[in-house]
Order: sequence, then structure tokens, then C-alpha cells
Amino acid sequence: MSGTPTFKRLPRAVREQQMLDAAVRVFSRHGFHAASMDEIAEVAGISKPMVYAYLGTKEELFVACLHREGTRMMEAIAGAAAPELDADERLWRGLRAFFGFVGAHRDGWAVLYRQARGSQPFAGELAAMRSRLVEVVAGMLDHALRAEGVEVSETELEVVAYALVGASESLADWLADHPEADPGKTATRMMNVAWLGAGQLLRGVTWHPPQE
Amino acid sequence: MSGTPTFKRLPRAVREQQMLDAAVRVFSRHGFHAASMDEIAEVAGISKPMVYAYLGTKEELFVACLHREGTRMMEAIAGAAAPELDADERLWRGLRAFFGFVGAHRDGWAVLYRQARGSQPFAGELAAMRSRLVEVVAGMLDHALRAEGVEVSETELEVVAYALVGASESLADWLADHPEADPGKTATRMMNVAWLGAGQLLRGVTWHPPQE
DNA sequence: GAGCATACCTACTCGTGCGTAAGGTTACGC
DNA sequence: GCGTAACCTTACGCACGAGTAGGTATGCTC
Repeated sequence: MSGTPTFKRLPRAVREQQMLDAAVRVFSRHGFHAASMDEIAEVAGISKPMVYAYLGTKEELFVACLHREGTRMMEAIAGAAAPELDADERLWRGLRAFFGFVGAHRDGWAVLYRQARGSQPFAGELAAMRSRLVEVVAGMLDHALRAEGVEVSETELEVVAYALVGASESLADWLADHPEADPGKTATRMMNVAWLGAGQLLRGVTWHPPQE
Repeated sequence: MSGTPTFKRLPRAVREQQMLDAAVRVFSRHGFHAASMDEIAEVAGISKPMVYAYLGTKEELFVACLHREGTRMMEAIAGAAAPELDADERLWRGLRAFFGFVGAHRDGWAVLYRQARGSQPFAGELAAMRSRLVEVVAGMLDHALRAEGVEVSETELEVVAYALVGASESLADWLADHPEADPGKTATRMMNVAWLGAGQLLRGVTWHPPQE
């Protein structure tokens, strides 16, 4: 009396992914504290003890979400920005990959950016990831600077990278709240600000993505 | 048997400020959910029912914190960036005022930026304030653009403003985590990124604050 | 088709923390 | 010097949600 045999008794790996999907959704909506394990279990279509059996406590579950989404994002970016390209080309590809990821994983982004920040236990986890991102950007700038023969202190570089990462995160947030917005266009806008600066923009100078 | 008659029975207005101070500290440390009313009362040197009598429920208390800190910040910025100045001068003064505020009110900043973002009930409150900030920046850019005879769409403008605000917030966060850092220097660095862009910086061009 | 492991459930315990009821104490008006 | 109102307390009720105990069903192996 049914085509689909009422989804039951799935293998562990599958259920774990379903749980993580559910957890990311619920955490992104209510935040870590306000989210309840009961709701996560319900959204996953499973009962609570299963969640504990597979993914452990609430904190461990959240860290698992953080890791999955974070890894996905870092891979998306790293895969796009090859080290042998010029600085502007690398920045552009990195930005495009980043905004593409956020556009496709809005819930994951919300967990990473809006939730992990506040609660103490995970601030470290997130800060580490963010640091890697900042270091990549700083390294990129440093590389380009050396090629240009310009000398800048290390903190100086780090701060600039921080600002760029922050601006990108902010725009990513804007993107997450505007489902109709185009990730590619958002990346272009970010590139304009980052590469040219407000001063150039005010003179009517704009940057355009290269034809492929 | 004492110079100070063991602080008791203070007028309402004073106690309310003490409570708000305590609440901002506790909220900034633990976040909204993890913070307990008992601890806030203890830090304020008062018992819990007093907090309820004066400032209402936990949510109302948090909103009160949000309002006080937010208003303080907006006033600091608005007071510094007079509309009759040139765009770069306005931006510079605004940035300096902003980073000055964060440097002096790190706890308040943590509440505004790190805590209010996640929990649903206050996302709106904060977003409204942030919107006003973005509008101010966008208006500034628009003004300068018209003077220059350049035409840009409204969303374009909003997005650029968003990126600038985001970059500033990110650096403010960095500042909050580096107590030894100088707010003025941080503002200068932000100005370099915002006004010149990475492209100019790579060519060795830098911006310096005007002598006063 | 007996046995065993794995998937899965219902129904509970227990701590924590919000919000309050009811009562004590100090200052101030008259 | 006495009422009264504002300030302040201790001690509790109550709900919600994390984590668990113990039991049931299903597929897989021989």
C-alpha cells in the first residue's frame, strides 16, 4: 500500500547528514541557546535519543555543524583562488566563490556568522577559521606588495585583511537577507570597494569583471 | 563608623544606571541567553526583584541596554561628522569618532555587535540602528557623487555603504580584542582601506590624517 | 528461523533560571 | 513621633529543555 516504504531504518551515515541538515536549519533560525534538541529531532524526522546516540550532546552537535559548514566554505574559496594568479584576479575569484557559497548555503552562513560569534564555547572555533581566512588574504596582499617593492608592517597588513574580510562578511549578510540578489553582482560590488576604494568610486572609476 | 554610609537606599535613577551598567557587563560576557538575572542583580549589588521592578523582564532589560549603548554611539558619530565638510573629511571624522567610542566602551560594543545579532527578538532593533548608519554613509557618498556629476543606482550605493560599515565593525571587533591597540591608528587604517582601496595600497599610495 | 546487532522509540529525571508573593526596613512629611 | 510610601529582601512556584533508562522492531547471517 505504498510506493515509498515509509522511510524507516536508514543507515547511520544518511541519518547523520539529515540530523546535521536539521540542526543547521534550527540553529540558524533560533540561535544556539534558543534552539531545542527536541525541535532539531523533530525537523530531522527522528526522535531525540537518536541524535544523542549519533552526534552527542548539544555542544558537540553544534561544533559538528560548524565544522561541516566551515570546511565546505573554506574548500569553496581555496579551490577558486590559485596562488599563481595576479593579486586582483585571485581576490576576484575568491570573492566570487565566497559569495557563491553564501548564496547557496544561507542557513550555514547564518550559523557560522551570526550564531557562533556570541556564545563563548565556540568563539574559539570560529575565530580560528576566520584567522585562516585573514591570513590567506594578508598573505595575498603581502605577496603582491613584495612584487611591487613596497614595505608594510605585519600588523598593518593584518588589519587591512581584517577590514576586507569584515566588509565581505557584512555584504554576505546583506545577501543572506536579500534572496533576490545575485551573488555574482554582489561579488563585483565588493571588488569595487575593496580594490578601488571610495575615493576612486567618487571619481567615476569602476572595476568590471574580466571576460572569460 | 564609616565615611560612606554603606551605599543603601539610593534614588531610582541612580540604581537604574547601576543596573544597566551591570547588565551590559554581564550580557557582553555571557551573551543574552547564558546571562542570568541573578548574576546581573549580584553585579549591580542589588537583589533580583529590584531589577524586575525597575527595568522589567529580561528582554526589556536587554532592549534598554541596546538603546542606551546604541544612542550613545550614534550621538558620538553624528556629533563628529558635520554635513558641510567634504566627503573624505566627514568620513575621517566619523571613523575616528566611531573607533574612539568602541575603544572607550568595549562592553557596550560587544552587546551591540556580538549579542544582539543572533537572538531573534532584537535582530530588528539592531538592524534598524544599523540601517540608519548605512543610510548616513550612503547619503554622504551620494552627496559627494552628485557634486562630482557621477550617477549611481540606489542599491549600488547602499551596498557600498554596507561594505564600509561592515569593514568598520570588523575592525572595531579587532580593536575590542586588542586592548593595547590605538583607536586613532585603527581609524587611519580603516580610512586607508575605505578611501584608497587595496589597489592603491599595493602601489605604495597611503592616506594620512590631516594636521589639526 | 534462531540469534545478534543495529536502528529506533516512549517516557521519564533533574537541574537551571525566569518571574513573583509576601514581608521587613529606612527616610521623609506633618 | 508616627504614618506612609518607597526601597529592598528572602524564599518560593513553575516551566522548559538537556540528557537517559529501558524496551521494541527490523534486517542480516548462518
